[in-house]
Amino acid sequence: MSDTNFASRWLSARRRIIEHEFASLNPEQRRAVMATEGPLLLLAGAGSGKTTVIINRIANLIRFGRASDTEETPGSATEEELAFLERYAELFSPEDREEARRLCALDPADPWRIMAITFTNKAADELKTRLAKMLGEAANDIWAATFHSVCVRILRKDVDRLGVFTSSFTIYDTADCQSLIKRILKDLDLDEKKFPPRSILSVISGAKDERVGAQEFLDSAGADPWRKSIGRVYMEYSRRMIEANAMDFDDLILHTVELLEQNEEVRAFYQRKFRYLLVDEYQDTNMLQYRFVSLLAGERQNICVVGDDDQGIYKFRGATIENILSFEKQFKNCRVIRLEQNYRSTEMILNASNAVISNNTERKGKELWTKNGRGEKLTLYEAANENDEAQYVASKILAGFSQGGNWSDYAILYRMNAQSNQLEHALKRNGVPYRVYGGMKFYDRAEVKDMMAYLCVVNNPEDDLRLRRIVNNPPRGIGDKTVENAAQVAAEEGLSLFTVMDRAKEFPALQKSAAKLAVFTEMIRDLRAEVPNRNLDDLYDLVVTRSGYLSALEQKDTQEDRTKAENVKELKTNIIEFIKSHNGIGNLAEFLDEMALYTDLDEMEGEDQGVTMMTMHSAKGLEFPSVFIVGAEEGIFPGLRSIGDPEAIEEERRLCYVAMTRAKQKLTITMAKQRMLFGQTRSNSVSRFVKEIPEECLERVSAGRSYFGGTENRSYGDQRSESRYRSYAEERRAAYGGSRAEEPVKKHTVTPPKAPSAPAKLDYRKGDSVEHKAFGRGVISSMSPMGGDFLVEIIFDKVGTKRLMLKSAAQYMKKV
DNA sequence: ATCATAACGCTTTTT
DNA sequence: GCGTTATGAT
Repeated sequence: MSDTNFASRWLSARRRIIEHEFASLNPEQRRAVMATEGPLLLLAGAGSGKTTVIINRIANLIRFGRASDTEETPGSATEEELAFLERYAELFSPEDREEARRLCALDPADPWRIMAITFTNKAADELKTRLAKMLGEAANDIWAATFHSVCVRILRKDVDRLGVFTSSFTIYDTADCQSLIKRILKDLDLDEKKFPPRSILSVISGAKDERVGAQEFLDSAGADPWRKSIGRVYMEYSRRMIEANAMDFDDLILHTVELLEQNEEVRAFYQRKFRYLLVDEYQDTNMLQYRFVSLLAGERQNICVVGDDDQGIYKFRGATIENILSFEKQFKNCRVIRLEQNYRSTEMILNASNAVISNNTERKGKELWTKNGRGEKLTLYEAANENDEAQYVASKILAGFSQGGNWSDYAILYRMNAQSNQLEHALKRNGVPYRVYGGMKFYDRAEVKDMMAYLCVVNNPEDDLRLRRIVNNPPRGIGDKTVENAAQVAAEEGLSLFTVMDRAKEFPALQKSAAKLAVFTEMIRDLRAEVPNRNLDDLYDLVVTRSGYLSALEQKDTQEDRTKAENVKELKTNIIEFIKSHNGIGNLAEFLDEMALYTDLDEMEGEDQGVTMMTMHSAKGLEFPSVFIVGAEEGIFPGLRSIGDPEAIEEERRLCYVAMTRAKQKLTITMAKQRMLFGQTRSNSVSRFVKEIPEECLERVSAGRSYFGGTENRSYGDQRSESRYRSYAEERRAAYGGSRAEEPVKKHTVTPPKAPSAPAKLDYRKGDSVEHKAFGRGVISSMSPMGGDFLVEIIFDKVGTKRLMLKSAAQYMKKV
């Protein structure tokens, strides 16, 4: 009797103590943190503190093990200890905390037995940083990484057990895969127009997701000629990937799954190793990833997945929201916790977002609420055309800035990258600094890829694809003809391209170019020989000089080539950073791995501040005080392709939900009654998603004449403000010496200066002294008409130069 | 091998 | 409307 009494007292004290550790969380969050055992589905709405929960959950596992989720008490517990705990549970005296934690803990988890999987490097890094802050040293041993990097790690260790690849396999990025497909199409004599490489890759990717191999795919093609051809390409693709000892992104997961399935020993090792599994953004996983995760979860099934079915926007890439919808079926006895309190947005924004998403049928159901207060209504601006739309956005941002806001408070989100152009022009015209994300990335630049290709070949000469890229770059007199001949020989003899080139003089077809080839292969072999002797950065220098790549650029010496040379040098900075982050040791193969799985999105947060411009897709996971969603028109958003397809529309609607819930305080949606897109003017009706927003959340503004082209009479010669607030994109280009930097702001025709609804000038002019309520005394240094108002630049005595919109500033200011 | 011209064809894209 | 790419001429 007293035993059960003892136990229940112990449990209750322990419970109170652990709860106290996580007192800063709301009840649902705390429940999620404490439900450590067995499968858990965490439906975390936008802005519900999801990452906080993940961090705290891991902290709980490490500090208390399963203590928060079991009725079990330690057999060795004594009355004195119980008394101590009960006292601590009342007083929570800090000096007793360590001891209390020790007594409460039950099987605390070793950090290296916890795996947290994310989709992006950025998310993984954020996780690691926040874990380190909370847990210190111990955080380093937690496997917090992306699906792909986890798989690479597993494969590097054990792929050879599959008997197909060796552990020095290379990773092909999307561009690599595309050029491989193009080669194959050429060799199979298929028309690229009829078989676009992108779609082929997506079909192959889909097949891999369903675990249909090339042969099986071909067999199942039946009489369908298109599928038959694709099947042949798939066959060849797989064959060449194996031959090159290369894997694409899907293969990384696929082959890990195969390895785990086929190899008892490997599977047992990882199942035993990982006691707790955490998967973020579960709504974006595909079937393969589900398979991978469930293999790791093993019998123990300590798997917690976090996601939001309303935010699944990557179906087109193979993600199945199905995974989240059927999690409860896949993992028996699963618990479900919903996080519906939103800490990000105002009620107004949330009500509007909830209303929109409620039109979807395929969802778990969830309604966000907040204590943040009502907030401003959303603004819907109906622009006359795309120029007017852009000008409206720019002037609103400018107005906000002039009232003390930061540029970085603003984000402009659009459906497709092509929409960014007019917006960029408008921002530039108005001197608003901005950054466009998702354009040409550093690692996509030809010269950077070239240098990476050199490193790949040095690392692995069998890498035919990269070899082709560099063999005549810079020009070495090894033309296509020679390479084709060599490829032919390689195919006949079953040798790699490099080997054939290396032994060119043995083959009659290559006699003519044997000498040139020998120079090249010897260079590669020399470089290879240096790998063990040098630091990675030294090796890179050597590659840059020995390849002749840099000197070829320097010889041509056009502006463009100088930019390229800069980029080649810039890559070294990345190498040095890599070495730094790896305790001074730079291993070539590791470097290539990291780069293969790296995107520039990762370096997003910079000290730079400016307005953020990106697609709605890339905005997922981010937040901004003020968000503009532009192009809210049928045919653009939802996109033309999705109209008429209910499932696609639902995905677009989720995208709309994601975009709307990025906003913390103010959400503005714009549409244009007429728009020029792809060289044609169309008039679209307002997006159905806008119609789904309750009228009481909306404030409608239409294109008055005032926004229509009102900036035009500002001369382009007025470079001062343009250069002072030069946009970051420009700055970047300028830094790279890019040719686009000199490009003048494009003169767009249209609209003569209406000097419109003449803003009554309010009796101010350049040179006037003013007294401002907030900023004090100052002198107007410039005035330019803008959007039916004037943008004035005032040099204040105390606070420096401010740019203000005259109409609004006038209320706080008088002439002196 | 490199340049010029024409023709095309266009979502979204964590890895 | 624009940027990419294929093709042909030097």
